[in-house]
Amino acid sequence: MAVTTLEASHIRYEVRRHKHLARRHEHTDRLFRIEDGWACQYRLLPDGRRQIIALFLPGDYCEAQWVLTGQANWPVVALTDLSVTEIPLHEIRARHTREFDGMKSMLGSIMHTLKNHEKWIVNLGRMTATERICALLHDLVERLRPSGKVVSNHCPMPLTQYDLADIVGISSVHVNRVLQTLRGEGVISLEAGRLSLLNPAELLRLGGPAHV
Amino acid sequence: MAVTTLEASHIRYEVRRHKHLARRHEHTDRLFRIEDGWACQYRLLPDGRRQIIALFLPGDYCEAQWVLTGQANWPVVALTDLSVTEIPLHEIRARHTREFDGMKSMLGSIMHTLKNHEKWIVNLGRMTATERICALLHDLVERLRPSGKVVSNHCPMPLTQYDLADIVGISSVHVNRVLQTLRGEGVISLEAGRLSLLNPAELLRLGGPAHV
DNA sequence: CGTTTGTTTGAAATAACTCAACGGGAGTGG
DNA sequence: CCACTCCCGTTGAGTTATTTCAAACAAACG
Repeated sequence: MAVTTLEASHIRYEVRRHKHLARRHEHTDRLFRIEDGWACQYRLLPDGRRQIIALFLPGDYCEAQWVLTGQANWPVVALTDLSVTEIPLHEIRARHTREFDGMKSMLGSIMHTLKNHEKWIVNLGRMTATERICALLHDLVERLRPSGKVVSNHCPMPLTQYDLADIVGISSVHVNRVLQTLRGEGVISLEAGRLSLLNPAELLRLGGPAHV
Repeated sequence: MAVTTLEASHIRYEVRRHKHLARRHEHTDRLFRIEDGWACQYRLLPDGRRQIIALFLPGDYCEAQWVLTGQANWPVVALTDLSVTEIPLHEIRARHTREFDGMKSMLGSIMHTLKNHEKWIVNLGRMTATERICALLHDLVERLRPSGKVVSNHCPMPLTQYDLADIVGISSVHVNRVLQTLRGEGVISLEAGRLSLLNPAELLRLGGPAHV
């Protein structure tokens, strides 16, 4: 979505880790753009199981759909300390739902998240734990690249193993074991919140069986 | 999507089971509306694993997104013998991408599939085989209701256990065992291509832990 | 310095998978 | 009408992937 970010109405501020940008059923009158840090949208089952359904990285707009529905509806939480800009919804809405071109650009953005969801349905439904984690790590690096956070396949990775578990749909203990293996095979290194792809080709092979 | 279906340009015809409505990378100049029968969109991994990512039931438009991309891109196959109407894409496109209201209705339709995908990400990521199957069966009945195919919780269910497996992301053998259990507990009956919800409340409880 | 949060490890339990075989039913060709 | 095949559902036995529980440890935090 093309949204200028330098207007007076755009407030920039900080959010502490674990604070919510949105809660279940909550109405909102603004849209967030992540300037720095990571956030996610998730679902919680009554017994405590959690599934993360979207990650928001620096540069991402947080839940473009809000523009349409005017509701957040589902919880969004900061996975790290966060720096966000807040954009009044009416401002975007004026541009994106009352004008044809804006609408079109928004459609594009939604189509993009649709594609992403489809990919994850395949991952969750038909790939092994190792494949899912490799696919995720590969994805993360590619998504971080545009924001300049990746230097020679080395980048920040602030997710805990619990977070990873709730993205790829396995237990955190098993995440740990898969990561051990990948480290042992020299595919990645992951420590102190930083990820290195030591063997990107192998990572891609393990995680990204291209669909036929 | 609101599309009138009684125009001369709308051709209606039959498609045999296992025939493809679309193939990988295929361009298309028409949109399908399922009049009768079931179809699905799927992804195939190189080693043969299949994940179904969308089901199309009577009354559904098959892949509304085509209107935008002009490409099918991913395979869509008939799961039963099918009766479809074919609508020239340019006709819909004229209405839906060059006019504001049409665009809006299309957005709504896409938002709907987005919601669906999110739900399935949670199911695939965090629910057990039994929960997924119950959720699916419940969903199917609700989706068939508008087309009048459900009489007192009894409806057609032409999916094979292989199909079910590829929707819920488990093996067909395991699908069989879960179904056995559900039958044994008197929750459903499923035979000769027909499904009965004998205990809808229990089915909902098993499959539909509402998200918090 | 004590507390909390996140990672690592082991051992046992369970969910789901694979392989293999059998049987019924529906279609097909003779 | 029969024999044949293929598809689909069913079942059993053995295996593998993943989970759970529990504990120990390390790093970060106030």
